Amino acid sequence: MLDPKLLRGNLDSVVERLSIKKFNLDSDAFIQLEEKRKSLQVSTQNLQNERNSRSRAIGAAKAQGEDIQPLLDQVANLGEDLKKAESELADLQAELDQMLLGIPNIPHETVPAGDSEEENQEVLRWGEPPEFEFEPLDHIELGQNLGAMDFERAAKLSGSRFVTMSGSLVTLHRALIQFMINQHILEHGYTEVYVPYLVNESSLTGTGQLPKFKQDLFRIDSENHNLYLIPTAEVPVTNLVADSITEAADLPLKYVAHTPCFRSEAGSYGRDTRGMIRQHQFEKVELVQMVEPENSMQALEQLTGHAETILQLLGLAYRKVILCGGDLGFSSTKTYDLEVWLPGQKAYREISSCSNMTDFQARRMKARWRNPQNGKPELLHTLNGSGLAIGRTLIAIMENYQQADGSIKIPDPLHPYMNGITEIRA
RNA sequence: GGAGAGCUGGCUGAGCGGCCGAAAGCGGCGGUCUUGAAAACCGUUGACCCGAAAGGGUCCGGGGGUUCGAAUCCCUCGCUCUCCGCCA
Repeated sequence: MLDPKLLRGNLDSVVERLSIKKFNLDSDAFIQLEEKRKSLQVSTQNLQNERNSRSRAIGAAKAQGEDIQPLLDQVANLGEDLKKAESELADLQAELDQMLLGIPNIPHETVPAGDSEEENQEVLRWGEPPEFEFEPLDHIELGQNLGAMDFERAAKLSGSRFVTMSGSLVTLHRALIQFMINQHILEHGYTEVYVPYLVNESSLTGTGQLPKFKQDLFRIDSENHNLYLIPTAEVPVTNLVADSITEAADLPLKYVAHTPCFRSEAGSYGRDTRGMIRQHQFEKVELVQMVEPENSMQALEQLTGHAETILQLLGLAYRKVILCGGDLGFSSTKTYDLEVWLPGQKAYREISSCSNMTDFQARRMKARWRNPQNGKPELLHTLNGSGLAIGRTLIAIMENYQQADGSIKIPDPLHPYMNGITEIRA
């Protein structure tokens, strides 16, 4: 959520900066609601003031043993007027809040203009896409040839966009998780956390998935529960600091979590329908940081670097892009995507997305820290990034480390987690 | 699943329907003392909204009700804890 004060004071510039994100803020509607709110709030508060002072007078009179009946008669209609004003104000406030909750974060000044991912700005390329002396296969063929990956069986169990795997390929999948988490704990200073995979509406509102992106989520709607499957660990991990005040000495908080992620992919019919690129269920190792506001842009660079390190250690060629305004997520002020080279597609594909949410999520979830400068609670800045998406990393390893006979070589850093296996073959 | 207890400020915890935004302690901040620190002592210290300010308003788990007036009474939902049962 944006600072309502910012909207009231600098509406025109906010409208302009949001247009970079292709968001059209209806400033007339906002102004109208605001003016109504203001006058209603003033009149309601006047009524409340009157009630308070008259009630005090009655109390005082009663204590003196005076006859309070005349005083009671005077306030006969006050209650009703007040109740009406209060409920009107509450309705209006709710309407205003709904509007506020639907406005995205303001893009950072370094975010390039652009409509779609085509206009994302490349920052760097790392590594060389591997040369093959044979025609490289994609992960689907590789996986099926190894007898280790089966989409049809998964479809039988659950439908499209699911996969079953078996044998050493699954060990590799699990090894990736272990390797990444250990790297982040031991080398990058993160604390590992375990969190629920089912969360309530308020958590999802806190991080910005709700109310706007309900269609992207899986909901558990049973007799006694109204919960959602997490689309990313960002939701439970960031909400760890919801409704709390963190001491400055404890910052930055750096958390790493491995969780499954569940996405309905409602808006992506027909995209990446084959293979493991876009699934309803996938694993991810997620990095989350809570930092002092002035450090957040620097923290974004650092966090993105932590994700990049994983790709580098695995020897996977990638490029780093800054998302343009049109491709930038709802809650983010600036996002770097890391795109790994996939020989099967002869293209760079997203494998990590690292974002600075500034105070946008913190305001929604009331996540604050105590600023020692003035002793006052202020909003934190929150950041998150994949470090990395496991399914897509698995694909990248398969395609980049495939050999002429269809086997797959395991990169060195994963060996400690592979039970002695150095190659996966049929 | 059955029985009971509770939810109050950064934390612990008190709070006859009006004098309660809320005692007290801890913690924090400022000071005295000290070469410095600790201890001790003194002072200070909730969040949010409207307002240039004065000031006003809201907030004692959420929602609703009773009342001139609710942290306090009633209803309801949520959560936490204890005991019993069941159980990975």
